[in-house]
Amino acid sequence: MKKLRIATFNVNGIRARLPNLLAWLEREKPDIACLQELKSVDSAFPVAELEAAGYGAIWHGQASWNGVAILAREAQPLESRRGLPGDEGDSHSRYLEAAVHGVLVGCLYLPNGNPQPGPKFDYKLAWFERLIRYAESLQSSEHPVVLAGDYNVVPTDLDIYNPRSWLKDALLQPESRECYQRLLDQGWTDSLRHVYPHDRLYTFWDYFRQHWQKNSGLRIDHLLLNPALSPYLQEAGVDAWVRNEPRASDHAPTWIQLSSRKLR
DNA sequence: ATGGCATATCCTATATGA
Repeated sequence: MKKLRIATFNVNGIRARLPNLLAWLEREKPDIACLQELKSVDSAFPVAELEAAGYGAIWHGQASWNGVAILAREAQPLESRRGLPGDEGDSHSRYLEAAVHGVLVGCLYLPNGNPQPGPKFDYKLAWFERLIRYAESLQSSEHPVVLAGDYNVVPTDLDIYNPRSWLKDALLQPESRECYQRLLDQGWTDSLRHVYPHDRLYTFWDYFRQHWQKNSGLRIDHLLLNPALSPYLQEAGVDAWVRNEPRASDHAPTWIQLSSRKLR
């Protein structure tokens, strides 16, 4: 295993966010970056700008909504999957997977699911079930695997400033949390929670009510490691400074640092 | 119960996000 930094970042519009994205890549230099919510068709993906910044990329876009990409520093991701199996009729661009720097990287944007109850929440849970089913083989793989992205799930009340005003939100529903727990129970390591078992750490602060200024956040962006990869987990964190920049995304990049040798 | 803000597109209005 190479010493690697892997990050996930919901950019909320890659064209509107390109200056912020490039500034972050320049400063933090992640080896691998999973992006969500491109909100861009494939032909408008800023491949030249990213290449000039030293990043190879693959992407799966869509007009207006969704869209995921995998970036690799001084390398080209080798695509292994586009879209989750289990529903040929699902047209959303929410899953992309590639081999990069010796790691199999799944980049996902799980459906938000609001309002609930309703068809959008049903779609969220159905998508989650497909992910759980597919993730089983990745979990048991002897190759290192990371499943990184915007899961749109607040796993526990430790992962939110105050659950009260979010109790009816799809991100906190028992069904959503139960799906996330079932995924973890396959044997995945929730990186940030593993490194910081008791701390309140957030990856998202909505644009309303000065939630960033008050640090009223949610932890919904996660990097899950399979047993072949988790022994190399060295450090994890959130690049919160990105959320403080002008015209910021409502998410901040979340990352892990992998050691070059086993630590546990 | 609503709206606060931000991004997208079929752009002075509407859908979506979380």
